[in-house]
Order: sequence, then C-alpha cells, then structure tokens
Amino acid sequence: MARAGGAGERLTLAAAELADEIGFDRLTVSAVARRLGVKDPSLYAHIENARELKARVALLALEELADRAAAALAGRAGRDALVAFADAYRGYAKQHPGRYAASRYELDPQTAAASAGPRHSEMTRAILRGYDLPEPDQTDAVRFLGGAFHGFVSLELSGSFRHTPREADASWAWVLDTLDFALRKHPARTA
Amino acid sequence: MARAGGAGERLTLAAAELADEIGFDRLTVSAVARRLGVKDPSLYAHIENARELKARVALLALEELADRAAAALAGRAGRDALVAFADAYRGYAKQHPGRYAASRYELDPQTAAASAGPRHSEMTRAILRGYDLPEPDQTDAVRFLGGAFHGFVSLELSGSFRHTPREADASWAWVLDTLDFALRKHPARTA
DNA sequence: ATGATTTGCCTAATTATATTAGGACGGATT
DNA sequence: AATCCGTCCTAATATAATTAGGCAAATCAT
Repeated sequence: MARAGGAGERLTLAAAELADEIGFDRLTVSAVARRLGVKDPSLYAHIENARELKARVALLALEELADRAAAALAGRAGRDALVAFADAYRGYAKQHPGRYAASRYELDPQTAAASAGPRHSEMTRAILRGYDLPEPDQTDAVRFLGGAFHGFVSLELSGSFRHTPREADASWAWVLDTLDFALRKHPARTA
Repeated sequence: MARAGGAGERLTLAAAELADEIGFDRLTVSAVARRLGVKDPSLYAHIENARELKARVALLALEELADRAAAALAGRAGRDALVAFADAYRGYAKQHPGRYAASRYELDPQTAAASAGPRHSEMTRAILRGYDLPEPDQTDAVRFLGGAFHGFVSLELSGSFRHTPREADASWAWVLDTLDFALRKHPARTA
C-alpha cells in the first residue's frame, strides 16, 4: 500500500514527526490531517483507519532503528558492538521518543513478521557471536539484552530517573559494562 | 480525593478490572460508566477527568505491586530475594496486564512522589543490600534491575517472544541467574 | 489532443467519547 | 422541617473516527 515517495510516505512522515512532538499515544488521524492542511476524511484515501496510521509509524520506526543499529554494528565486535548497538538504540529513543514508542506498537503477526522487527533480534544475535554462547542460552541472552535496553530506555524516557541525582548516562555506562561482564564471564547453563 | 471504601473505590476497581480485560490503552470513561450501569457524566462526580481515572488505576497498580513485592521480599535476602521480587513483579504483570500497563502511566510529579512508586525503588535497594554495592553503583544497579525486569516483562507481554520456541519461563530463569551473577561478581567501578 | 482513469480532496452525516451545566432525589444532619 | 451531601440524570458542546458520495486536476492511452 505504501508506495515509496508517494503521498503515503509524506503522510507517514508527518505522523512520525507529530508523534515525536506530542507523543505516540496522542497521535490521531485528525491531528495529522490538521498538520497536512487537509480535512480528516481525506486521509482515508491513504490509510485504512487510525490503526494503520499507527502501524505505519511503527514500521518506519522499526526500520530506522534497525538501520541505525546496523550502521553502529558495522565493523565492530564484542564489547564494542554491544555498546555501539545499545547507544544507537538509546540515541534513537531520545531523539525520536514518539517513533520509539511507536516501535513497540503491537502489529498483527503478518505485518510484524514482514517488518524490520526480525532484523533487530538477528542483530542482537550477531552481537552475541562475540560472546560464544551456546543455544538456548543465546536465545535467553537475546531476550535479556532486548529487555534490558528497552527497559532502561523506557524508564529513562518516562522520567523515572529524575528523582535521583545520578546521571542517566553514567548509569547507562554502568549497565553496559555489567552486561558485557555478565555475558563474557557467566558460565553457560544450557538448562 | 479517594475515600477508602467509598464509591470512588468501586470506580477505581471497576476501571482496573476493565483495564485488565480490554487493555489499559482502551480504558475510557464511557466504558467504565457502562460497566457500572450509569451514564457517563455521572462519573464526573467522582473523578476530575479521564486522566484522573487512569491515574487512579495507576496508583492502585503501584500499590498492589508494591505490596506483593514486599510480601515476596519478607524474610529473604540475596539471590532468593532477587528471584522472589522479580517473580512477584512478573506474576502481577501476567495476572493483571491492564493494571501493570497502568503502573507505567506518567503521573504528575507530586502524585508520583506520593505514590507507592518510591517503595519500589526502596525495595530494589533492599535487595541490593545482599550484594554489597557501594554508591553510586547501587543506584545504577537499581536502574539496571528495574529496567531489566520491566523490559523483559514488557517484551513478553507484547508477544515478542512468541516467534521463538524457547519457553519464556526458562529465559526468565536464565535472566535472573545472570543478574544474580553479575551483581555478585561484577567488580565495583564507582565511576 | 482528448476522453478515461486515477489521485487527492471535499462536504455531509453518523457514532463514540470527553466534559460542562444544571437539576432531581434520597438519606443524613441540625 | 430546612438543609446538605452524595449520586445520578438529561441536555448540550467539542473532538475524533469513519463512511458515502462527489469534484477536479494530473496522467494515460489512443
């Protein structure tokens, strides 16, 4: 449905920008129409419904995020790869909070499978190659890393860290250091 | 505003149950009114607006979660405490997905400060007593654990793990084991 | 060129939700 | 009995989602 370069793309872009400005949860068809200077119903020539609008932003975010992560990973391995990947992730979330939130929007299975979502776990697996983990530990580690990155970024974005003086950057470095250590030294369990 | 045992409580309960059933993001004043068998405007005698309705559910969730976590922590220390706490957290999320989502709802600073939110970080700090971490590592570790727990649960709930056969329970156990190891063996950096 | 098609919009209208204003009603209080 | 208070209601407005049906400029095919 989304033809590259077409009006559908402009629509998605406008929605993504809007999401970054007002928050993904407040993204509405009306608001996007307003921003584009057209009437609400006009958008239905390009999207099925509000859900698709959100899904489009989600897909865009997943791709952009995957692209950045891939670039960060290029030529790196081990700890370097881990840090670069994680930083790309966190950097994107801070720069595009609305899009980042969108990337967690629940897509229907088919759409999700065709999205850049799988690339994310593949890249995480690629990072783990530098840590020599046997299956199923590797799968557990993929989930661990994905959860740790997302959880930290999510808490930081929601302001959970503002109550304590400690710099989020410093904690982030500590976390990455700890993750690297854990993956490097933790004995495989293969349970 | 919320008087214990009053109608306000029933309202909050109804909203929480509804959130668990249809998802926190779909919680509306209308839906709650419908469930209570009253007209929409009637609810405004009890709440300020839709935002307060959500905030009420968030506060309830934070309290219930803190209570469970506290119970899980009672009499435990070290690894046992870590696992019990984490399981309480994950168990609540699976049992009450709507409430759990509500617990991440952004409250205004004052409300957040008066909520059970602080208890959560205090309890996490309590767990870390068993790991002998100096500040500011302890603060970093609190953020690490909070993020890791939330991130994993969040990904699991959103179905991110369904694509891979590996049991979520097994990965969870691996994660907790790894966290315990990292906190126990990781040299303090105090950076 | 030119009629057919496509594309992108629009107006009108419906439904659901959020919210305000103002009033009715029963029980509790003085 | 006069007054409050808590709870609910009807009426009304604004915003958002969405459908139906129509208009015009751009594009294509012949």
